[in-house]
Amino acid sequence: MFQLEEELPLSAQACTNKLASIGDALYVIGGKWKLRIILALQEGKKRFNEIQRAVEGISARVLSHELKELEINGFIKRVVYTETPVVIEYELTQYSDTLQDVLESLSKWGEMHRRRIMHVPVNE
Amino acid sequence: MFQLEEELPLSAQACTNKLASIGDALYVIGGKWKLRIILALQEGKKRFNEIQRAVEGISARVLSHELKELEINGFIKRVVYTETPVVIEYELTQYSDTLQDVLESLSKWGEMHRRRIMHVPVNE
DNA sequence: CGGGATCCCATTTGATACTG
DNA sequence: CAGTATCAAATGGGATCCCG
Repeated sequence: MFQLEEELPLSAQACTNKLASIGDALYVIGGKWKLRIILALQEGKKRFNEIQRAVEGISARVLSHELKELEINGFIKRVVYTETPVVIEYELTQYSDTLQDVLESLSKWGEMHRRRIMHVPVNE
Repeated sequence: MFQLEEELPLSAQACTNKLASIGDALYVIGGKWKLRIILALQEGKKRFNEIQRAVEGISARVLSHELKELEINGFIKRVVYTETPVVIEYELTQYSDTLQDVLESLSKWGEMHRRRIMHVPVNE
């Protein structure tokens, strides 16, 4: 997987690695919902329906599915309070803190982009 | 859209904005291929088939479609050299440079994540 | 309330073939 | 080479019902 290709310049090698890394990243946090759910939980732990309200447009089925994946990948924890009434809450793990930079750069860029498409002519 | 909700703490407002920004970002650069294509083009301008070879797994149909979207959104330029033989090349615009931070944080995180899942037990 | 199960449609994607 | 056309398969996602 990491054999050296003599024909490729070093920069190409570096790019290949970056490409793979970004691939890995997109694999676990890509898709329409995952980052939004994580972001919603940054306000604090939430219950299922609270998350659904916070993440506009997501259905219960999809939310359920995404929460499971996020838990498997270690981003969130599902906590069950057994005292009646039973309450189930989702909260971020410390691992999801490692996404700070990603979230920050993404939201920064998104904000910039929105401003651009609002008052820039169609062609550059 | 930016009215103040009295019930929400300020942090919640900020989160809502971030969420929207990230939504905007994911809208244009989300999906399985767009960032990979951009990354591939960071090595330099490339022709259609070269891109297809660089971005492993993408089909001609999907690549064609993605290239169009990327062009519409101002990330790449399609350049036709009319001297025979006619050559068509794709290159990044300056606008795609604004994605540096995003790409950087994503690839960094992806690399870190890969290392983690390679030698960390299943549960945290 | 917190989901799971099922059904069903729409969009995406892949494979293959084809064309200027 | 630079795509397009076509069809089939996979996936995504909504709606609804159900259960403890």
